[in-house]
Amino acid sequence: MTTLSDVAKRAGVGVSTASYVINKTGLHKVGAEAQARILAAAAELDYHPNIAGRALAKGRTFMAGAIFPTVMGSFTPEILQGLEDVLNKASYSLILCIYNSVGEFREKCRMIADKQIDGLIVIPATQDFELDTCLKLNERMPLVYLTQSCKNGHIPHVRVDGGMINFLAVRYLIEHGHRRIAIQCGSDAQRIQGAERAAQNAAGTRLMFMREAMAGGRHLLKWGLLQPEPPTAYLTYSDTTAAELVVAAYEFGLKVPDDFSVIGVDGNPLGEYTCPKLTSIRQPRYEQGFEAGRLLLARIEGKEGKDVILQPSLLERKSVAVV
Amino acid sequence: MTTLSDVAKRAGVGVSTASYVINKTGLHKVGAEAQARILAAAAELDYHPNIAGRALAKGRTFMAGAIFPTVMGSFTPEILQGLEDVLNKASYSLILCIYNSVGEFREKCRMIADKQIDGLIVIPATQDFELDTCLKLNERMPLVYLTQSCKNGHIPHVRVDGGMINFLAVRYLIEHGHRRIAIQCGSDAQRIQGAERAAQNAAGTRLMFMREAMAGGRHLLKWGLLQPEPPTAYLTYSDTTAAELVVAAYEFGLKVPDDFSVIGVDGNPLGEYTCPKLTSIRQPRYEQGFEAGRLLLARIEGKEGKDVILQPSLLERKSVAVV
DNA sequence: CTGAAAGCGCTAACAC
DNA sequence: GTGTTAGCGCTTTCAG
Repeated sequence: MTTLSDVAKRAGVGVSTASYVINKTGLHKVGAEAQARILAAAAELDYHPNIAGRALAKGRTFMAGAIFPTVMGSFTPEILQGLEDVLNKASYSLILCIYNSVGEFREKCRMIADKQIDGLIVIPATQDFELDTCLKLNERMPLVYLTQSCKNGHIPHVRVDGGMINFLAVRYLIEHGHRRIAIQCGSDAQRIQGAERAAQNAAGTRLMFMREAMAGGRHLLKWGLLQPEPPTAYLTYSDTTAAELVVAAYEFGLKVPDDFSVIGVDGNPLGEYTCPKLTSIRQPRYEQGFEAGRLLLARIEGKEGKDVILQPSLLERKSVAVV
Repeated sequence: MTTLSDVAKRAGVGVSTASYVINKTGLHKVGAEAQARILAAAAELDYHPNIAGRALAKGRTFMAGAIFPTVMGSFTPEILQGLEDVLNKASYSLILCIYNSVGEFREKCRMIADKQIDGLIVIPATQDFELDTCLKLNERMPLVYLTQSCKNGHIPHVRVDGGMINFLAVRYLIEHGHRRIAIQCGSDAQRIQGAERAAQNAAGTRLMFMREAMAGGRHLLKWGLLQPEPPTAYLTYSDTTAAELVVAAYEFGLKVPDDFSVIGVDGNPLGEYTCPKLTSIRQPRYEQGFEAGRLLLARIEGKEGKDVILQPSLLERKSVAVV
């Protein structure tokens, strides 16, 4: 391991001078030929600065953490890519954690925070997941919430406009003539409001809310079929649920979109392979990651970054029919 | 930021004593009541050891890197989970990098290596991807190759037995009466051999190799249809290609598995949602991550870990018919 | 313009 | 058993 002082010695200068030019901090204070000698020496010795030393001296590690629930499976990669892109550009690295339960979430938060990272991005598994833990952590280091609104916590966050998701979906369904629409919304008030706002413009529209966000597609279908007047269209909480619904329909001897329409949420590539292909509301995952990284960086620099709300968009494929 | 010496002072002991008990290294040298006082002080002061300091003193960062190609999209999460599980248990953290091109690969390798990580896991985008870069890196720190064999490089690796993948698939197809089988194998010699080995037991079996590993399902189907005697079954390079093939068939007015059978490779959850559900050869992604992490840890500890070859298995669903 | 020197927080060898 | 102390490699202030 060659050190800065090795380089300095070899170049015939003091350590600080070497540091100045290696870090391009204070180049103005160093003579041109000294610079050249230092750079040459560094190259010859294959010098790589020791991050631990630097971190210790500067009180910063240039590492950011991200903690994900497994559930995210399908779109984790895009978010990660977005994060990577901003973070690496700022020569930050990403430490990744995955949690599978509340217990693990806490444990890993502790673990990752102890690594002296400069900031942390939290992807909560559910609405306002473990807010308290996060609030406490937020006092130790800058935090950014990704994917969920953060009700009262004053933790900066990046999210997708949930109301707009359902507004777009329901409007689209109504435009296609649907008047009895099943909506799997969980307890997400925004999503409910968005759907209702879209329905206001079409008299006689009936919205049938299904509260269980985690219910599978099969369960959702059964629920719908049991209604006195079954819905002609389903808006699910995610694309995987929508895909399950399509499969379940097939098993019930029903056909999408002939017997009823389905619209999912996410823009998951999976929707390309179902039969029929899944119409969906695309969530900008990459952008979420990107913006979350930006926001975090801003907070680390001490700026008070502002919350970001991203807009979803319609991804039209084949699972909705005119009725 | 409270430091070790704060704790020591508060507990009325020396720093080293505090260090001994905080790290549980040298507990035997410290009296019981001193231990209690130190622990109490640490708790009261909400002490968190500074990793940078420790890393500097020990010459180890307790960080491992992993560098992934984007392409991996679909199964990245499982591999990551496997890695996380071993690494975290050893109180190692994972630094993640994603690359989208050879240039980015090199750049990010440099970047991550400079972070003074203790070891690196490389997931190459293609067979023997950038071996030279890796070999050089391997001199600086322990490396583990994941997913690909590493021909001459002497870099320890974890991979799935590629021959067995195709052996299982072709044997299954033959058992179902297929005798003209299209196989998308890329230039992977192992996969070719595996298929041939399976075909030896069934006279009159014709294997039709299709070399382009990156060809889409639609392309593959057209290629098959153009053969003098089209295949009755397709073995693709991955599940996404298989899924594309199913969709393409549908668009051609053909039906799987009535008109021909399809078997994919991966065990991608995606296969649950296609119509019909996709029969596939499951690759143990989680285990790959896990074993790679283990191997890396071993190498970091200075042990000469041995290469790991994992076995694939048949995942029977609905896309293969008896003919 | 350049160099000496004082830490950053921790570990571990060593002396008591 | 316990405390003192010398680094680990780097940054940065302060003299020159």
